[in-house]
Amino acid sequence: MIFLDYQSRVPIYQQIKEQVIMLINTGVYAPNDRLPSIRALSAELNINVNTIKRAFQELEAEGVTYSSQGRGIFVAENPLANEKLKENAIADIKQAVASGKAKGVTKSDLQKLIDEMYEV
Amino acid sequence: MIFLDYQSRVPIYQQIKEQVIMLINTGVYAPNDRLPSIRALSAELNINVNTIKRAFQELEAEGVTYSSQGRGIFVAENPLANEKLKENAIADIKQAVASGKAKGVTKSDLQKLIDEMYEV
Amino acid sequence: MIFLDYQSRVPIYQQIKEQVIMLINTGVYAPNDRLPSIRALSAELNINVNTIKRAFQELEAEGVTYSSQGRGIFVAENPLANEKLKENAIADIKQAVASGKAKGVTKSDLQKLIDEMYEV
Amino acid sequence: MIFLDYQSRVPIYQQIKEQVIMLINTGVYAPNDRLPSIRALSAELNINVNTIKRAFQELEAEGVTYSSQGRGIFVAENPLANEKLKENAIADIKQAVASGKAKGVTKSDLQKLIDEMYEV
DNA sequence: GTGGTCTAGACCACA
DNA sequence: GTGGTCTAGACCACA
Repeated sequence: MIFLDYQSRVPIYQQIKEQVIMLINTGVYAPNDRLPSIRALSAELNINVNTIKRAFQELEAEGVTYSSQGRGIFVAENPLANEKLKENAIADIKQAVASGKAKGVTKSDLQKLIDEMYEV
Repeated sequence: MIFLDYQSRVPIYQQIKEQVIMLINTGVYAPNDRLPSIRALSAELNINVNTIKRAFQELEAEGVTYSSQGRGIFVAENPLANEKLKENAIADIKQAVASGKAKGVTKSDLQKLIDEMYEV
Repeated sequence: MIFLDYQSRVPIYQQIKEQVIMLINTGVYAPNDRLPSIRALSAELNINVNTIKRAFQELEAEGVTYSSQGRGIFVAENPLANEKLKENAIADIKQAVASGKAKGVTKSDLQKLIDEMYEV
Repeated sequence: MIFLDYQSRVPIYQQIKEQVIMLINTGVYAPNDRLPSIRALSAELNINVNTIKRAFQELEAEGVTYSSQGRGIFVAENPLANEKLKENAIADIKQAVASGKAKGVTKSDLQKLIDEMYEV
């Protein structure tokens, strides 16, 4: 259920984080559901345990999950990190747009891009 | 005339490249004008010489500048890098939007953001 | 009658220990009363038998309970664990305060907190 | 300037984090100051590079520092994490006190403890 | 030199 | 079995 792009410059732990968040957002995992164990994911994705751990460490720090020694990792009661994540994403876009504006990207360029990306 | 943001994730050599291009685009430097020397920039910006060199190497490879042993670095006759710069910027925005989309950023969020950023 | 907080960093066996002691302190269980069986608790709390066992092992080691092969686990004649429990609690608070002090928590912050928590 | 307690149950990376924060709070390091390099700290404290890295990763995630590849790690412009840290500390104390209250810790116990810990 | 990512593996606490 | 900490070391991008 998690797909990694080894070509991407986005670090693997980051890809894992984002996909776990998406699985939660789409309801595949509900609050207090137990997520697959670190070792299971490590085996399934063929990724080192430490890399998976890092992904979950950050998810926990961001309030998306909580872990319980010996029991596993669970979806937080209220993974409100979603809101924060969205805000961060918007901030990132804002920065990219600001940078683009200085390089000649026009409003209609962006309009076109958005229409493309959000078309049905 | 060049401002670096050390907090940004954009590498410094990249920031230098972009700002030189912008200085050319805005007419501060015209074709065949001599640009500040690597050492002068290094001293002024307090940046490692290697970093400046790298910026100019890439600018030269992209046809924006040309260098002349012992004379200095000059703006190319036809610094057509503009288009590529803009394309890169659009690609960056596209990536940020794609990432944001997965995190719940809606079309209207973006619409609002664009309107804000491009308002008179 | 025992409530576990899976989100807490306090180990589950520890939570069980403390709650059993509290049930004794509050008189729910009197000296020589038989406590619920390990299996019953395990089923009721949906907790691994080993975890429950560990809690009772420690309670027994601390003189709070005693067990009788085949009969069950009983409240000790004089479950003097109370004092130690309180001491531990104070030690925990002390550590939290020490840590907080270094992070800017002032005496008046604490004064306020205590007043709040101990108000009628 | 950083002292580690290897006996403590507090993880080393956590101790490092807290001490860095204290060095910032006490003004030893000011905003935008460069902190000692990861490798230097690793050598000085005789702690593995990865452990130091983890400390700084978390500090960066919390907005206390920012890092710049090839240049180093710097104190954030506005390390407002202090406030958050303090809030977290108070929350921790609150929890410890709540737990203690149930175990017989009285208001005067706490009063005594605070007076002791904050005496001149 | 300086930070960033990833792998490999040891050892521990808890369930 | 399951997560948490730590060490050791490789390899990369950037300065």
